[in-house]
Amino acid sequence: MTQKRIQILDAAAELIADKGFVHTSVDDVIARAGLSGKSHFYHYFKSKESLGHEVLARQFDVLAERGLAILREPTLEPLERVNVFIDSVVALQAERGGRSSSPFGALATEMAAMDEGFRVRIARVFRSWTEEIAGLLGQVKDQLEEDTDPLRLARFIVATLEGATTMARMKRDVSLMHGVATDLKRFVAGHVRRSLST
Amino acid sequence: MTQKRIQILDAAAELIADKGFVHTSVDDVIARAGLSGKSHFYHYFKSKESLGHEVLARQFDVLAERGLAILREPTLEPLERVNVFIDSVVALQAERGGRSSSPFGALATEMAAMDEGFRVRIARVFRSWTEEIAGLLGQVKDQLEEDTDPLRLARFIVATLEGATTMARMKRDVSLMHGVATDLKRFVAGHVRRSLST
DNA sequence: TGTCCTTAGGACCAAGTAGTCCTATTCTTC
DNA sequence: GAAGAATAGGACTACTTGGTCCTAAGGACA
Repeated sequence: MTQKRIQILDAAAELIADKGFVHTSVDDVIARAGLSGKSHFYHYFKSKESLGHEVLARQFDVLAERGLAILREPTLEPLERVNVFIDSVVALQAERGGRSSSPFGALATEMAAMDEGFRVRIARVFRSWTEEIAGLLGQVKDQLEEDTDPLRLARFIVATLEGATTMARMKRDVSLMHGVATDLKRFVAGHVRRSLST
Repeated sequence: MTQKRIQILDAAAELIADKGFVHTSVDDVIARAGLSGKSHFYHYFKSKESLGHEVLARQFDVLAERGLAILREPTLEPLERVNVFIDSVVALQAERGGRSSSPFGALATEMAAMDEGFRVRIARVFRSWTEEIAGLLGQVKDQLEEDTDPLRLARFIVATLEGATTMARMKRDVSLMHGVATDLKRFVAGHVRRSLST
C-alpha cells in the first residue's frame, strides 16, 4: 500500500534533484514511477505541492537517520561526534556525486523561493540541526573556551557545511569539500580549551 | 534608449528575487516596468530567457565587482581586506533585508538546474573570489602559520559566507550572519603567527 | 460471491503563458 | 518636415500543466 507511494516519492526525488521542482511535471513523475495515469497519481497524493512537501520531509529523514544517529552516538565523545558528523555530510555528498538534495542543497533554495510553506519547512531543518549540535556543544561547555557560544558555533558549522555543499555542486568538484571539512574541524578544535586540547 | 532596458532589468530582478524566474511572467515584468504591452517588451528583449540571462549577468557583475574591488583595495593590509570583504557580504545581505539577491539565490539556483551556462557562471564567481582571497593570503604567507594552506582557507571563507547567506535567507534572520562573520574573522586571525598577532 | 482497494486509460477543463502580428500614435533627431 | 525609433494596445495562437471525472478491469480477502 505504501510501497507504490514510496516509489513515487523516490521517482519524484530523483527528478527534482535533477531538474528542480518547478521543471518537474506531474506527468514526468507518473512516467518515471510507472503509473497508469493522473488518476493513479492523485490516488496517492492530494496535489503536486503535497508531493513536494513529502519529498522534502523524506529527504530530511534520510539525512537525519544518518546525522542524528551520529550526533547521538553514546560511544563517542561529544566533540568527536561533531567531527564525525562533519565527515558524514561530506561523505554523503561525495557518494551522491554532488547531486544531493536535502537542506544542504539547492533544491531547497528553489522550493523555498516559490512557496512559503517550503521555506518554513527548510528553515525548520536548519534549526533542528543547529539545535542538535548546539545541545551537544552545551554538554561539553566546560571543555570549551569560556567565551564560546554553543549556538553561534553550531550555526557556523551548519552554515559552512551548507555553503561547501553548494560550492561543490556548482563547481562540480566534490573534493573541495574535504578541505573545507578539515578547516571546519580545526575551527571547532580551536574552541577547545588549550589546557585540554593536548 | 538603454534607459528603459535598465528599468525592465530592474523590475525583472525584483520580481525574480521575490517569486523565482519560472513564476515571474512576462506580463508581470511588463506591469512592473510600466510597459504598454508585449510588443513593447519584445521590442527590447528577444525572449524571456534572454531577459533571465541579462538579469543574472548584471547581478553577477555588480556582486563580483563589489567583492573584487574590496579584495584589491590597495590602501588596506591584505588580511584587513579579507575582513572587510567578509563584512561586506554580510552588509549586502543585510541591506537587502535578507531578500534574495545573492548570486546564490533563487534565480541562480533555479537557472543552474536547468541551464548549464548559468551553472558555469556561478562557478566562476566562486572561483574568482576564492582565487583572489587565496592570492591575498599567499602575499602574506610569511605572516601566517606554516601549515596554513591559502587556497584551502580561501575556499573555507567563501563556502562559509555562502552557507551563512543561504541560512539567513531561509530563516529570514540576517542577524545570525553577524555571528558567523565574527567567528570567521576570528578563525582567519587564528592563522596569523602568534609572534606577530599581538 | 461480494466488497474494497489498486491499477488502467482516457477525456476533458481551466488557467496561465510565451510569443506573434497588426495598427496607431507620439517622440527624436537629422 | 520626414524617417525611424519608442510607446500604446489589443487580438490571437499554440502549448503546457495541474487537476477533475468517469468508466472499467484485476486482485485481495472475508
